[in-house]
Amino acid sequence: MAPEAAVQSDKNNDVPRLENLTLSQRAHTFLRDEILSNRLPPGTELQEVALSQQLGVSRGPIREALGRLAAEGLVTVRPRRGAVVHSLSSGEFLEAYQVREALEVLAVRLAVPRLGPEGLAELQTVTDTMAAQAASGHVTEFFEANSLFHETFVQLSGNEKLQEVYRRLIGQMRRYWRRSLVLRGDLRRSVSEHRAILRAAREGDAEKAAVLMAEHIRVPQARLQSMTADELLEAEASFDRKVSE
Amino acid sequence: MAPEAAVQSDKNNDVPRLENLTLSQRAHTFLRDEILSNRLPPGTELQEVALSQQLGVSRGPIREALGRLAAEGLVTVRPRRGAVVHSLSSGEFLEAYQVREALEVLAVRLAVPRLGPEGLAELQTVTDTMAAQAASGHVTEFFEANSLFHETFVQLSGNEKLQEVYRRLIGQMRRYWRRSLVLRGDLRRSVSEHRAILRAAREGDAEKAAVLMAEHIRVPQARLQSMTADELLEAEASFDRKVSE
DNA sequence: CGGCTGGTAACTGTTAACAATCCGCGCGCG
DNA sequence: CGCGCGCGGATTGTTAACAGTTACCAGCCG
Repeated sequence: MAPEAAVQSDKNNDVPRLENLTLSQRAHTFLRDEILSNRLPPGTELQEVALSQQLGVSRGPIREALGRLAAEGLVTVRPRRGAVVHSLSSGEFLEAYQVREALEVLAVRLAVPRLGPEGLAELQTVTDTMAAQAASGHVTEFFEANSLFHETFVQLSGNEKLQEVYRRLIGQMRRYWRRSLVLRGDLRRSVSEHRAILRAAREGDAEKAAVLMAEHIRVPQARLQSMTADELLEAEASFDRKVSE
Repeated sequence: MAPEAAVQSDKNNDVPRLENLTLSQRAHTFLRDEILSNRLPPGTELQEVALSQQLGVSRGPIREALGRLAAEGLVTVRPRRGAVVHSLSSGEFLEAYQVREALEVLAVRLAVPRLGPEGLAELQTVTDTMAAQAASGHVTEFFEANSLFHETFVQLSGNEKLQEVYRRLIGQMRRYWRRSLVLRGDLRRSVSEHRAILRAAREGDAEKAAVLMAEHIRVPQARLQSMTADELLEAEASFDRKVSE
Protein backbone atom coordinates (compact mmCIF):
# COMPACT_ATOMS: atom_id res chain seq x y z
CA MET A 1 0.00 0.00 0.00
CA ALA A 2 1.24 3.45 -0.90
CA PRO A 3 2.13 5.61 2.08
CA GLU A 4 -0.16 8.55 1.53
CA ALA A 5 -3.89 7.94 1.34
CA ALA A 6 -3.63 4.88 -0.87
CA VAL A 7 -2.61 6.83 -3.93
CA GLN A 8 0.00 5.06 -5.93
CA SER A 9 2.87 7.19 -7.12
CA ASP A 10 5.33 6.54 -9.91
CA LYS A 11 7.61 3.62 -9.28
CA ASN A 12 10.63 5.55 -10.45
CA ASN A 13 10.16 8.74 -8.51
CA ASP A 14 9.64 8.54 -4.79
CA VAL A 15 8.60 12.17 -4.90
CA PRO A 16 6.35 12.51 -7.91
CA ARG A 17 6.75 15.55 -10.09
CA LEU A 18 4.49 18.43 -9.23
CA GLU A 19 3.22 18.75 -12.78
CA ASN A 20 2.12 15.12 -12.86
CA LEU A 21 0.03 15.40 -9.74
CA THR A 22 -3.67 15.95 -10.05
CA LEU A 23 -5.01 19.19 -8.67
CA SER A 24 -6.92 17.41 -5.94
CA GLN A 25 -3.69 15.74 -4.81
CA ARG A 26 -1.95 19.09 -4.70
CA ALA A 27 -4.80 20.60 -2.74
CA HIS A 28 -4.75 17.62 -0.41
CA THR A 29 -1.06 17.82 0.41
CA PHE A 30 -1.19 21.60 0.62
CA LEU A 31 -4.00 21.63 3.14
CA ARG A 32 -2.43 18.72 4.99
CA ASP A 33 0.81 20.60 5.41
CA GLU A 34 -0.99 23.76 6.46
CA ILE A 35 -2.92 21.87 9.11
CA LEU A 36 -0.03 19.78 10.41
CA SER A 37 2.21 22.83 10.67
CA ASN A 38 -0.46 24.66 12.62
CA ARG A 39 -0.71 27.46 10.09
CA LEU A 40 -4.34 26.39 10.00
CA PRO A 41 -5.01 25.84 13.71
CA PRO A 42 -7.83 23.60 14.98
CA GLY A 43 -11.22 25.20 14.60
CA THR A 44 -10.34 27.19 11.49
CA GLU A 45 -13.19 27.27 9.00
CA LEU A 46 -12.29 26.01 5.55
CA GLN A 47 -14.43 27.64 2.88
CA GLU A 48 -14.33 26.09 -0.53
CA VAL A 49 -14.39 29.28 -2.58
CA ALA A 50 -11.66 30.95 -0.56
CA LEU A 51 -9.44 27.89 -0.83
CA SER A 52 -10.10 27.46 -4.53
CA GLN A 53 -9.12 31.08 -5.20
CA GLN A 54 -6.05 30.75 -3.03
CA LEU A 55 -4.89 27.70 -4.96
CA GLY A 56 -6.14 28.85 -8.34
CA VAL A 57 -8.33 25.84 -8.98
CA SER A 58 -12.05 25.21 -9.03
CA ARG A 59 -14.04 23.86 -6.12
CA GLY A 60 -14.10 20.27 -7.34
CA PRO A 61 -10.54 19.32 -6.39
CA ILE A 62 -10.91 21.28 -3.15
CA ARG A 63 -13.96 19.26 -2.19
CA GLU A 64 -12.19 16.00 -2.90
CA ALA A 65 -9.24 17.09 -0.80
CA LEU A 66 -11.49 18.07 2.09
CA GLY A 67 -13.28 14.75 1.90
CA ARG A 68 -10.04 12.82 2.10
CA LEU A 69 -8.79 14.97 4.95
CA ALA A 70 -12.04 14.26 6.76
CA ALA A 71 -11.50 10.52 6.33
CA GLU A 72 -8.01 10.99 7.77
CA GLY A 73 -9.39 12.76 10.81
CA LEU A 74 -7.73 16.11 10.14
CA VAL A 75 -10.91 17.90 9.16
CA THR A 76 -14.50 17.75 10.30
CA VAL A 77 -17.09 18.32 7.62
CA ARG A 78 -20.54 19.26 8.80
CA PRO A 79 -22.84 18.52 5.87
CA ARG A 80 -24.11 21.71 4.24
CA ARG A 81 -22.39 23.78 6.89
CA GLY A 82 -18.79 23.78 5.83
CA ALA A 83 -15.58 22.19 6.99
CA VAL A 84 -13.38 23.08 9.94
CA VAL A 85 -9.94 21.93 11.03
CA HIS A 86 -10.57 19.13 13.48
CA SER A 87 -9.72 19.80 17.11
CA LEU A 88 -9.06 17.38 19.94
CA SER A 89 -10.56 17.79 23.38
CA SER A 90 -8.28 16.92 26.25
CA GLY A 91 -10.20 13.67 26.65
CA GLU A 92 -9.68 12.72 23.03
CA PHE A 93 -6.05 13.69 23.39
CA LEU A 94 -5.69 11.25 26.27
CA GLU A 95 -7.41 8.53 24.26
CA ALA A 96 -5.04 9.11 21.38
CA TYR A 97 -2.12 8.85 23.78
CA GLN A 98 -3.29 5.45 24.93
CA VAL A 99 -3.55 4.17 21.39
CA ARG A 100 -0.17 5.62 20.59
CA GLU A 101 1.32 3.75 23.53
CA ALA A 102 -0.02 0.44 22.27
CA LEU A 103 1.31 1.08 18.78
CA GLU A 104 4.76 2.10 19.91
CA VAL A 105 5.10 -0.83 22.25
CA LEU A 106 4.36 -3.07 19.30
CA ALA A 107 6.91 -1.15 17.25
CA VAL A 108 9.61 -1.69 19.85
CA ARG A 109 8.83 -5.40 20.16
CA LEU A 110 9.08 -5.84 16.41
CA ALA A 111 12.04 -3.54 15.87
CA VAL A 112 14.47 -4.70 18.54
CA PRO A 113 15.04 -8.23 17.18
CA ARG A 114 15.60 -6.78 13.71
CA LEU A 115 17.93 -4.02 14.79
CA GLY A 116 21.24 -3.89 12.92
CA PRO A 117 24.18 -1.58 13.55
CA GLU A 118 22.77 1.09 11.19
CA GLY A 119 19.46 1.19 13.02
CA LEU A 120 21.18 1.49 16.37
CA ALA A 121 23.43 4.23 15.05
CA GLU A 122 20.43 6.12 13.74
CA LEU A 123 18.68 5.91 17.09
CA GLN A 124 21.85 6.99 18.85
CA THR A 125 22.24 10.05 16.62
CA VAL A 126 18.66 11.12 17.18
CA THR A 127 19.02 10.68 20.92
CA ASP A 128 22.19 12.77 20.98
CA THR A 129 20.66 15.68 19.07
CA MET A 130 17.67 15.48 21.36
CA ALA A 131 19.94 15.74 24.40
CA ALA A 132 21.72 18.70 22.85
CA GLN A 133 18.47 20.55 22.13
CA ALA A 134 17.26 19.83 25.64
CA ALA A 135 20.48 21.19 27.13
CA SER A 136 20.29 24.42 25.15
CA GLY A 137 16.60 24.86 25.80
CA HIS A 138 15.44 24.72 22.17
CA VAL A 139 12.04 23.29 22.91
CA THR A 140 10.72 23.17 19.35
CA GLU A 141 13.81 21.44 18.05
CA PHE A 142 13.74 19.13 21.05
CA PHE A 143 10.20 18.13 20.19
CA GLU A 144 11.14 17.43 16.59
CA ALA A 145 14.06 15.22 17.60
CA ASN A 146 11.86 13.49 20.15
CA SER A 147 9.20 12.75 17.53
CA LEU A 148 11.86 11.46 15.21
CA PHE A 149 13.09 9.01 17.84
CA HIS A 150 9.66 7.49 18.19
CA GLU A 151 8.98 7.46 14.48
CA THR A 152 12.31 5.81 13.83
CA PHE A 153 11.33 2.89 16.01
CA VAL A 154 8.09 2.54 14.13
CA GLN A 155 9.96 2.59 10.86
CA LEU A 156 12.48 0.03 12.05
CA SER A 157 9.65 -2.31 13.01
CA GLY A 158 9.35 -3.14 9.33
CA ASN A 159 5.57 -3.27 9.63
CA GLU A 160 4.15 -0.90 7.03
CA LYS A 161 0.59 -1.16 8.21
CA LEU A 162 1.76 -0.13 11.64
CA GLN A 163 3.55 2.83 10.11
CA GLU A 164 0.41 3.84 8.27
CA VAL A 165 -1.79 3.69 11.36
CA TYR A 166 0.84 5.36 13.51
CA ARG A 167 1.43 8.25 11.14
CA ARG A 168 -2.26 8.92 10.85
CA LEU A 169 -2.56 9.07 14.61
CA ILE A 170 0.52 11.24 15.05
CA GLY A 171 -0.83 13.60 12.42
CA GLN A 172 -3.80 14.24 14.66
CA MET A 173 -1.68 14.73 17.77
CA ARG A 174 1.32 16.62 16.41
CA ARG A 175 -0.53 19.94 16.24
CA TYR A 176 -0.84 19.82 20.02
CA TRP A 177 2.89 19.59 20.59
CA ARG A 178 2.76 22.47 23.05
CA ARG A 179 0.35 20.52 25.17
CA SER A 180 2.57 17.44 24.86
CA LEU A 181 5.63 19.33 26.05
CA VAL A 182 3.79 20.91 28.95
CA LEU A 183 2.61 17.49 30.08
CA ARG A 184 6.00 15.97 29.55
CA GLY A 185 7.62 18.39 31.93
CA ASP A 186 11.32 17.83 32.55
CA LEU A 187 13.15 17.45 29.27
CA ARG A 188 16.21 15.87 30.86
CA ARG A 189 14.19 13.07 32.37
CA SER A 190 12.76 12.43 28.94
CA VAL A 191 16.23 12.18 27.46
CA SER A 192 17.40 9.73 30.08
CA GLU A 193 14.33 7.60 29.48
CA HIS A 194 15.15 7.50 25.80
CA ARG A 195 18.69 6.52 26.68
CA ALA A 196 17.41 3.65 28.80
CA ILE A 197 15.18 2.43 25.98
CA LEU A 198 18.08 2.59 23.58
CA ARG A 199 20.29 0.68 26.01
CA ALA A 200 17.76 -2.13 26.33
CA ALA A 201 17.41 -2.20 22.56
CA ARG A 202 21.17 -2.46 22.12
CA GLU A 203 21.20 -5.41 24.51
CA GLY A 204 18.52 -7.03 22.39
CA ASP A 205 16.07 -7.11 25.28
CA ALA A 206 12.86 -6.38 23.42
CA GLU A 207 10.61 -6.99 26.39
CA LYS A 208 12.51 -4.58 28.63
CA ALA A 209 12.63 -1.93 25.91
CA ALA A 210 8.89 -2.32 25.36
CA VAL A 211 8.13 -1.88 29.05
CA LEU A 212 10.35 1.20 29.25
CA MET A 213 8.67 2.67 26.19
CA ALA A 214 5.24 2.06 27.68
CA GLU A 215 6.21 3.79 30.91
CA HIS A 216 7.81 6.62 28.98
CA ILE A 217 4.65 7.31 27.00
CA ARG A 218 2.53 6.97 30.10
CA VAL A 219 4.22 9.93 31.81
CA PRO A 220 2.22 12.66 30.05
CA GLN A 221 -0.93 10.57 30.29
CA ALA A 222 -0.67 10.41 34.04
CA ARG A 223 -0.11 14.15 34.35
CA LEU A 224 -3.01 14.88 32.05
CA GLN A 225 -5.35 12.72 34.08
CA SER A 226 -4.30 14.37 37.33
CA MET A 227 -4.89 17.87 35.95
CA THR A 228 -8.09 19.80 35.58
CA ALA A 229 -8.74 21.65 32.34
CA ASP A 230 -7.98 24.97 34.03
CA GLU A 231 -4.67 23.77 35.39
CA LEU A 232 -3.75 22.60 31.89
CA LEU A 233 -4.55 26.00 30.40
CA GLU A 234 -2.56 27.76 33.10
CA ALA A 235 0.38 25.43 32.52
CA GLU A 236 0.26 26.08 28.77
CA ALA A 237 0.21 29.82 29.41
CA SER A 238 3.22 29.70 31.70
CA PHE A 239 4.94 27.51 29.12
CA ASP A 240 4.37 30.19 26.49
CA ARG A 241 5.84 32.83 28.78
CA LYS A 242 8.91 30.72 29.36
CA VAL A 243 9.44 30.01 25.67
CA SER A 244 9.05 33.63 24.57
CA GLU A 245 11.73 34.80 26.98
CA MET B 1 -15.52 12.46 16.63
CA ALA B 2 -18.33 10.91 14.64
CA PRO B 3 -17.88 7.23 13.86
CA GLU B 4 -18.07 7.45 10.08
CA ALA B 5 -15.33 9.41 8.38
CA ALA B 6 -15.65 12.48 10.57
CA VAL B 7 -19.01 13.47 9.20
CA GLN B 8 -21.32 14.75 11.88
CA SER B 9 -24.83 13.40 11.76
CA ASP B 10 -27.97 14.85 13.25
CA LYS B 11 -28.00 14.93 17.01
CA ASN B 12 -31.55 13.66 17.16
CA ASN B 13 -31.31 10.73 14.81
CA ASP B 14 -28.60 8.19 15.34
CA VAL B 15 -29.40 6.89 11.90
CA PRO B 16 -29.91 9.99 9.76
CA ARG B 17 -32.75 9.97 7.30
CA LEU B 18 -31.81 8.84 3.85
CA GLU B 19 -33.27 11.93 2.25
CA ASN B 20 -31.17 14.25 4.40
CA LEU B 21 -27.91 12.63 3.42
CA THR B 22 -25.86 14.13 0.65
CA LEU B 23 -25.42 12.02 -2.44
CA SER B 24 -21.73 11.60 -1.81
CA GLN B 25 -22.50 10.22 1.65
CA ARG B 26 -24.97 7.77 0.18
CA ALA B 27 -22.46 6.72 -2.44
CA HIS B 28 -19.82 6.37 0.27
CA THR B 29 -21.86 4.14 2.54
CA PHE B 30 -23.19 2.16 -0.39
CA LEU B 31 -19.76 1.37 -1.76
CA ARG B 32 -18.47 0.74 1.74
CA ASP B 33 -21.15 -1.85 2.39
CA GLU B 34 -20.60 -3.46 -0.97
CA ILE B 35 -16.88 -3.77 -0.31
CA LEU B 36 -17.14 -4.93 3.30
CA SER B 37 -19.73 -7.56 2.41
CA ASN B 38 -17.49 -8.84 -0.35
CA ARG B 39 -20.06 -8.18 -3.05
CA LEU B 40 -17.23 -6.10 -4.51
CA PRO B 41 -14.27 -8.40 -3.91
CA PRO B 42 -10.68 -7.10 -3.76
CA GLY B 43 -9.31 -6.23 -7.15
CA THR B 44 -12.65 -5.17 -8.62
CA GLU B 45 -12.34 -2.14 -10.86
CA LEU B 46 -14.55 0.75 -9.89
CA GLN B 47 -15.45 2.87 -12.89
CA GLU B 48 -17.01 6.20 -12.20
CA VAL B 49 -19.52 6.22 -15.05
CA ALA B 50 -20.78 2.74 -14.29
CA LEU B 51 -21.19 3.53 -10.60
CA SER B 52 -22.89 6.85 -11.28
CA GLN B 53 -25.41 5.16 -13.55
CA GLN B 54 -25.99 2.40 -11.04
CA LEU B 55 -26.71 4.90 -8.29
CA GLY B 56 -28.45 7.45 -10.50
CA VAL B 57 -26.16 10.34 -9.63
CA SER B 58 -23.46 12.21 -11.48
CA ARG B 59 -19.76 11.47 -11.22
CA GLY B 60 -19.00 14.21 -8.71
CA PRO B 61 -20.39 12.48 -5.62
CA ILE B 62 -18.93 9.19 -6.81
CA ARG B 63 -15.48 10.72 -7.02
CA GLU B 64 -15.76 12.14 -3.53
CA ALA B 65 -16.86 8.78 -2.19
CA LEU B 66 -13.97 7.01 -3.88
CA GLY B 67 -11.52 9.55 -2.48
CA ARG B 68 -12.76 9.00 1.04
CA LEU B 69 -12.72 5.24 0.64
CA ALA B 70 -9.12 5.55 -0.55
CA ALA B 71 -8.22 7.51 2.57
CA GLU B 72 -9.85 4.73 4.61
CA GLY B 73 -7.77 2.11 2.89
CA LEU B 74 -10.65 0.27 1.26
CA VAL B 75 -9.89 1.43 -2.25
CA THR B 76 -6.72 2.10 -4.20
CA VAL B 77 -6.91 4.92 -6.68
CA ARG B 78 -4.26 4.99 -9.36
CA PRO B 79 -4.25 8.54 -10.71
CA ARG B 80 -5.74 8.72 -14.20
CA ARG B 81 -6.06 4.96 -14.28
CA GLY B 82 -9.12 4.29 -12.20
CA ALA B 83 -9.90 2.91 -8.79
CA VAL B 84 -9.88 -0.70 -7.63
CA VAL B 85 -11.02 -2.37 -4.44
CA HIS B 86 -7.93 -2.63 -2.30
CA SER B 87 -6.52 -6.08 -1.71
CA LEU B 88 -4.23 -7.35 1.02
CA SER B 89 -1.27 -9.56 0.28
CA SER B 90 -0.63 -12.26 2.83
CA GLY B 91 2.26 -10.16 4.16
CA GLU B 92 0.02 -7.14 4.66
CA PHE B 93 -2.55 -9.40 6.24
CA LEU B 94 0.02 -10.55 8.78
CA GLU B 95 1.03 -6.95 9.47
CA ALA B 96 -2.56 -6.01 10.07
CA TYR B 97 -2.90 -8.93 12.46
CA GLN B 98 0.02 -7.64 14.50
CA VAL B 99 -1.51 -4.18 14.76
CA ARG B 100 -4.82 -5.69 15.66
CA GLU B 101 -3.21 -7.64 18.47
CA ALA B 102 -1.74 -4.48 19.95
CA LEU B 103 -5.06 -2.67 19.76
CA GLU B 104 -7.06 -5.48 21.32
CA VAL B 105 -4.60 -5.95 24.14
CA LEU B 106 -5.03 -2.28 24.92
CA ALA B 107 -8.80 -2.71 24.73
CA VAL B 108 -8.73 -5.55 27.26
CA ARG B 109 -6.48 -3.63 29.64
CA LEU B 110 -8.81 -0.66 29.54
CA ALA B 111 -12.05 -2.60 29.57
CA VAL B 112 -11.50 -5.09 32.39
CA PRO B 113 -11.26 -2.53 35.23
CA ARG B 114 -14.40 -0.84 33.93
CA LEU B 115 -16.46 -3.98 33.46
CA GLY B 116 -19.85 -3.96 35.14
CA PRO B 117 -22.35 -6.83 35.33
CA GLU B 118 -23.99 -5.75 32.04
CA GLY B 119 -20.69 -5.84 30.19
CA LEU B 120 -19.86 -9.27 31.55
CA ALA B 121 -23.32 -10.53 30.66
CA GLU B 122 -22.93 -9.22 27.13
CA LEU B 123 -19.59 -10.96 26.71
CA GLN B 124 -21.04 -14.15 28.14
CA THR B 125 -23.95 -14.11 25.71
CA VAL B 126 -21.70 -13.59 22.74
CA THR B 127 -19.41 -16.39 23.87
CA ASP B 128 -22.33 -18.77 24.28
CA THR B 129 -23.73 -18.12 20.81
CA MET B 130 -20.23 -18.54 19.44
CA ALA B 131 -19.94 -21.92 21.13
CA ALA B 132 -23.30 -22.94 19.75
CA GLN B 133 -22.38 -21.96 16.19
CA ALA B 134 -19.09 -23.80 16.52
CA ALA B 135 -20.85 -26.94 17.74
CA SER B 136 -23.32 -26.94 14.86
CA GLY B 137 -20.64 -26.12 12.30
CA HIS B 138 -22.10 -22.83 11.11
CA VAL B 139 -18.79 -21.27 10.19
CA THR B 140 -20.08 -17.94 8.90
CA GLU B 141 -22.22 -17.36 11.95
CA PHE B 142 -19.35 -18.47 14.13
CA PHE B 143 -17.13 -15.88 12.54
CA GLU B 144 -19.70 -13.16 13.11
CA ALA B 145 -20.08 -14.03 16.79
CA ASN B 146 -16.33 -14.23 17.13
CA SER B 147 -15.89 -10.77 15.62
CA LEU B 148 -18.56 -9.45 17.90
CA PHE B 149 -16.73 -10.75 20.95
CA HIS B 150 -13.62 -8.86 20.01
CA GLU B 151 -15.46 -5.72 19.02
CA THR B 152 -17.39 -5.78 22.28
CA PHE B 153 -14.17 -5.60 24.23
CA VAL B 154 -13.05 -2.64 22.16
CA GLN B 155 -16.36 -0.96 22.79
CA LEU B 156 -16.22 -1.64 26.52
CA SER B 157 -12.77 -0.04 26.67
CA GLY B 158 -14.55 3.30 26.55
CA ASN B 159 -11.82 4.72 24.32
CA GLU B 160 -13.48 6.12 21.22
CA LYS B 161 -10.28 6.81 19.37
CA LEU B 162 -9.34 3.19 19.85
CA GLN B 163 -12.70 2.16 18.47
CA GLU B 164 -12.20 4.36 15.44
CA VAL B 165 -8.74 2.98 14.67
CA TYR B 166 -9.83 -0.57 15.37
CA ARG B 167 -12.89 -0.44 13.17
CA ARG B 168 -10.91 1.00 10.31
CA LEU B 169 -8.43 -1.84 10.59
CA ILE B 170 -11.09 -4.52 10.92
CA GLY B 171 -12.81 -3.11 7.86
CA GLN B 172 -9.72 -3.92 5.88
CA MET B 173 -9.38 -7.42 7.32
CA ARG B 174 -12.99 -8.55 7.52
CA ARG B 175 -13.22 -9.30 3.83
CA TYR B 176 -10.63 -11.99 4.29
CA TRP B 177 -12.65 -13.86 6.91
CA ARG B 178 -12.22 -17.11 5.01
CA ARG B 179 -8.48 -16.78 5.33
CA SER B 180 -8.88 -15.93 9.01
CA LEU B 181 -10.93 -19.04 9.66
CA VAL B 182 -8.57 -21.28 7.78
CA LEU B 183 -5.66 -19.97 9.81
CA ARG B 184 -7.59 -20.21 13.02
CA GLY B 185 -8.18 -23.90 12.56
CA ASP B 186 -10.00 -25.62 15.39
CA LEU B 187 -13.12 -23.68 16.33
CA ARG B 188 -13.49 -25.37 19.68
CA ARG B 189 -10.04 -24.31 20.78
CA SER B 190 -10.97 -20.78 19.85
CA VAL B 191 -14.09 -20.97 21.99
CA SER B 192 -12.20 -22.25 25.01
CA GLU B 193 -9.66 -19.46 24.60
CA HIS B 194 -12.48 -16.94 24.63
CA ARG B 195 -13.84 -18.60 27.74
CA ALA B 196 -10.48 -18.26 29.45
CA ILE B 197 -10.27 -14.59 28.55
CA LEU B 198 -13.75 -14.03 29.87
CA ARG B 199 -12.90 -15.86 33.10
CA ALA B 200 -9.87 -13.67 33.70
CA ALA B 201 -11.96 -10.59 32.97
CA ARG B 202 -14.59 -11.69 35.44
CA GLU B 203 -11.90 -12.08 38.08
CA GLY B 204 -10.77 -8.54 37.30
CA ASP B 205 -7.33 -9.71 36.28
CA ALA B 206 -6.68 -7.30 33.41
CA GLU B 207 -3.09 -8.37 32.92
CA LYS B 208 -3.95 -12.04 32.62
CA ALA B 209 -6.82 -11.33 30.26
CA ALA B 210 -4.54 -9.17 28.13
CA VAL B 211 -1.91 -11.90 27.88
CA LEU B 212 -4.53 -14.48 26.97
CA MET B 213 -5.94 -12.19 24.32
CA ALA B 214 -2.50 -11.59 22.86
CA GLU B 215 -1.84 -15.33 22.66
CA HIS B 216 -5.27 -15.91 21.18
CA ILE B 217 -4.70 -13.43 18.39
CA ARG B 218 -1.21 -14.75 17.78
CA VAL B 219 -2.49 -18.23 16.87
CA PRO B 220 -3.42 -17.40 13.26
CA GLN B 221 -0.33 -15.23 12.91
CA ALA B 222 1.93 -18.13 13.78
CA ARG B 223 0.20 -20.44 11.32
CA LEU B 224 0.37 -17.84 8.58
CA GLN B 225 4.08 -17.36 9.08
CA SER B 226 4.74 -21.09 8.99
CA MET B 227 2.82 -21.52 5.75
CA THR B 228 3.89 -20.89 2.20
CA ALA B 229 1.52 -19.07 -0.12
CA ASP B 230 0.72 -22.33 -1.90
CA GLU B 231 -0.13 -24.13 1.29
CA LEU B 232 -2.44 -21.26 2.21
CA LEU B 233 -4.26 -21.47 -1.11
CA GLU B 234 -4.60 -25.22 -0.77
CA ALA B 235 -5.95 -24.84 2.76
CA GLU B 236 -8.50 -22.28 1.59
CA ALA B 237 -9.60 -24.58 -1.19
CA SER B 238 -10.11 -27.50 1.16
CA PHE B 239 -11.95 -25.16 3.50
CA ASP B 240 -14.34 -24.27 0.69
CA ARG B 241 -14.96 -27.92 -0.03
CA LYS B 242 -15.76 -28.57 3.60
CA VAL B 243 -18.14 -25.63 3.87
CA SER B 244 -20.05 -26.43 0.71
CA GLU B 245 -20.81 -29.94 1.94
C1' DC C 1 5.78 -13.80 -37.16
C1' DG C 2 6.86 -10.10 -33.77
C1' DG C 3 7.03 -5.45 -32.56
C1' DC C 4 6.16 -0.70 -33.50
C1' DT C 5 2.93 3.08 -34.79
C1' DG C 6 -1.05 5.65 -35.31
C1' DG C 7 -5.71 6.31 -34.42
C1' DT C 8 -9.78 5.79 -31.81
C1' DA C 9 -12.78 4.84 -27.98
C1' DA C 10 -13.29 4.87 -23.10
C1' DC C 11 -12.24 6.84 -19.01
C1' DT C 12 -10.55 10.18 -15.62
C1' DG C 13 -9.63 15.19 -14.23
C1' DT C 14 -11.46 19.73 -14.16
C1' DT C 15 -14.44 23.48 -14.76
C1' DA C 16 -18.39 26.62 -14.58
C1' DA C 17 -23.17 27.04 -13.99
C1' DC C 18 -27.34 25.71 -11.56
C1' DA C 19 -29.98 24.27 -7.38
C1' DA C 20 -30.72 23.93 -2.63
C1' DT C 21 -29.65 25.03 2.00
C1' DC C 22 -28.06 27.78 5.73
C1' DC C 23 -27.14 32.12 8.22
C1' DG C 24 -27.72 36.81 9.63
C1' DC C 25 -30.58 40.71 9.79
C1' DG C 26 -34.36 43.74 9.84
C1' DC C 27 -39.19 43.98 10.34
C1' DG C 28 -43.48 43.41 12.38
C1' DC C 29 -46.27 41.32 15.88
C1' DG C 30 -47.53 40.24 20.42
C1' DC D 1 -38.73 44.65 24.76
C1' DG D 2 -38.55 39.85 23.17
C1' DC D 3 -39.58 36.69 19.50
C1' DG D 4 -40.91 34.68 15.23
C1' DC D 5 -40.93 35.57 10.21
C1' DG D 6 -39.14 36.02 5.94
C1' DC D 7 -35.93 37.86 2.88
C1' DG D 8 -31.30 38.21 0.67
C1' DG D 9 -26.60 37.03 0.46
C1' DA D 10 -23.31 33.61 1.05
C1' DT D 11 -22.02 28.90 0.92
C1' DT D 12 -22.39 24.10 -0.07
C1' DG D 13 -24.22 20.20 -3.12
C1' DT D 14 -24.83 18.61 -7.78
C1' DT D 15 -24.74 18.40 -12.59
C1' DA D 16 -23.29 18.31 -17.42
C1' DA D 17 -19.92 19.52 -20.64
C1' DC D 18 -15.07 19.96 -21.91
C1' DA D 19 -10.13 18.65 -21.87
C1' DG D 20 -6.52 15.53 -21.36
C1' DT D 21 -4.74 10.79 -20.65
C1' DT D 22 -4.74 6.00 -20.99
C1' DA D 23 -5.71 1.60 -23.07
C1' DC D 24 -6.67 -1.06 -26.92
C1' DC D 25 -6.64 -2.55 -31.61
C1' DA D 26 -5.62 -2.70 -36.44
C1' DG D 27 -2.34 -2.36 -39.77
C1' DC D 28 2.22 -1.70 -41.33
C1' DC D 29 7.15 -2.47 -41.32
C1' DG D 30 11.08 -5.10 -40.36
